[in-house]
Amino acid sequence: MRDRPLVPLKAAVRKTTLAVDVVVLSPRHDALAVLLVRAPAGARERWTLPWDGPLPDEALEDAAARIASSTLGAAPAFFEQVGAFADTRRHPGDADVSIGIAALIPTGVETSLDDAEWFPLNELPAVAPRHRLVVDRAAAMVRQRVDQSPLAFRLLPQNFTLSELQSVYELLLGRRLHKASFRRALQASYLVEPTDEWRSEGRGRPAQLFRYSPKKRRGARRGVRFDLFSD
Amino acid sequence: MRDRPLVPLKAAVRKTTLAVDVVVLSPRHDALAVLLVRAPAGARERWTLPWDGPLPDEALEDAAARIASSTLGAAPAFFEQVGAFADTRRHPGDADVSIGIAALIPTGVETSLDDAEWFPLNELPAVAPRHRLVVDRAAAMVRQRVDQSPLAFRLLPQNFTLSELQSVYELLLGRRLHKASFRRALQASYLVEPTDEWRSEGRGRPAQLFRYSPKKRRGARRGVRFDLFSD
DNA sequence: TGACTTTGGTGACGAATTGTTACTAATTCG
DNA sequence: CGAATTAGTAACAATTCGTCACCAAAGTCA
Repeated sequence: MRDRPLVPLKAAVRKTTLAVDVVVLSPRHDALAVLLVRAPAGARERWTLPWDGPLPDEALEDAAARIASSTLGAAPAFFEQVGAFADTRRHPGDADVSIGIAALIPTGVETSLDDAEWFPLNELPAVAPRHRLVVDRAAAMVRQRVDQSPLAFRLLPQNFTLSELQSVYELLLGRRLHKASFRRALQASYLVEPTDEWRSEGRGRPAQLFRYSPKKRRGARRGVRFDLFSD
Repeated sequence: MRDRPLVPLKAAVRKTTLAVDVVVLSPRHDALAVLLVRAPAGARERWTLPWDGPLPDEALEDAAARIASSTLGAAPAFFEQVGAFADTRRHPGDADVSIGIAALIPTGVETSLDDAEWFPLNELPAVAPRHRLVVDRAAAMVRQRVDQSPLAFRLLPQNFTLSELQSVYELLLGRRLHKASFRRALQASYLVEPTDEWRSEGRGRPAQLFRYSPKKRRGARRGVRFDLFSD
């Protein structure tokens, strides 16, 4: 404790190369898919995440919006930071540090993609190791936060059926849910409100459309939960 | 959709100044406290978070360990990223981007602090606006993740009493918990195991010491919880 | 010594929540 | 029309949770 190295003295910033790597996620064909862009000729991998350096004085979420828009044609409505990555894994632009940002796009948003394509998360092509890490962490983050944050609602259009909502949860959680329990829990949470629209989707009874509309939370403070640990 | 600006073309990294800002947290005097270091003469605020630029090829957590060690004399055992911050709030070293990293120190760890001091979170002195944001986000992160991650156990020594554990939870959650419920939930989680030590703390019955020792989780997959939304 | 206080620890009961089964409703298909 | 398909719910059983009541083992103090 006494003979510690006296290093601190002067903190100092150094110049670093920084990239914002955007993980655009959307349910496509019954799987969670990520948007990749075709890499320029000569790159080691054929596909990369949309990325760029932030412009001077540009906030990170603004950079993510700009980057996502440029490949998607429209700005996603929802972003969330995944983390900063500075290990030695290779980045396609050799950035020292990557900021990973997840963007969520609802189902059904048709996109005119020139040089980009949706890939289901379990059928990813080869991407740079840094990008692979960012994608994996983004997916893990979304799956882990799905019941603390209205992420699932960001993967659906404004109006949706309860079956669609349940499907998104099943997609994210990777397991089937029980219909009655799901609806009872949703009801009790006051997170959605019914619209007066109904949708007939081929066979079967038409479903009522709902919208996300969180009400004042009733302050029912519950006890501590030890069963939610993920590590 | 058709006439979108054709900006993407060439992604490129630019040089940026980067800082790692470390939020060292520990329960001190029945409150969650953060470690601040005295700022060099001439700085606008008298106190700052421990911070520095990362060394070339240094991983962010390694940088955080180095920075925390240099003011604390020992490396914290636990780190977690808080996020990246690039808005225009002023950083003491005028870094363009800050990576906020939380470090947790157990109670009872005595530290020989020359130029540093513990401040309870609700009695913070003036710090640079960027640092204020990082501290607030770190505290919010710890409070929010306390029941998904064994954060509370990182704020206690290896061996602890159940009352101490409950106190840490009460500190983090900001409310009293019911003893019997707390212990029943803990029991059911198989997260701790008793040691054969007991501690007599002045008056009252001695308490058994426990250690954190998470067992294989029984795969009791519960339903979706809509009551944990925080926004 | 022996009440009283203080802190640790647990059993048990009613209330609330959750998992499940089974049913009804509204539509398409043949 | 009846079978198939999807939506939506009532109701019951099993489990979990909040609480109260109590017992245990120490220190305090007359």
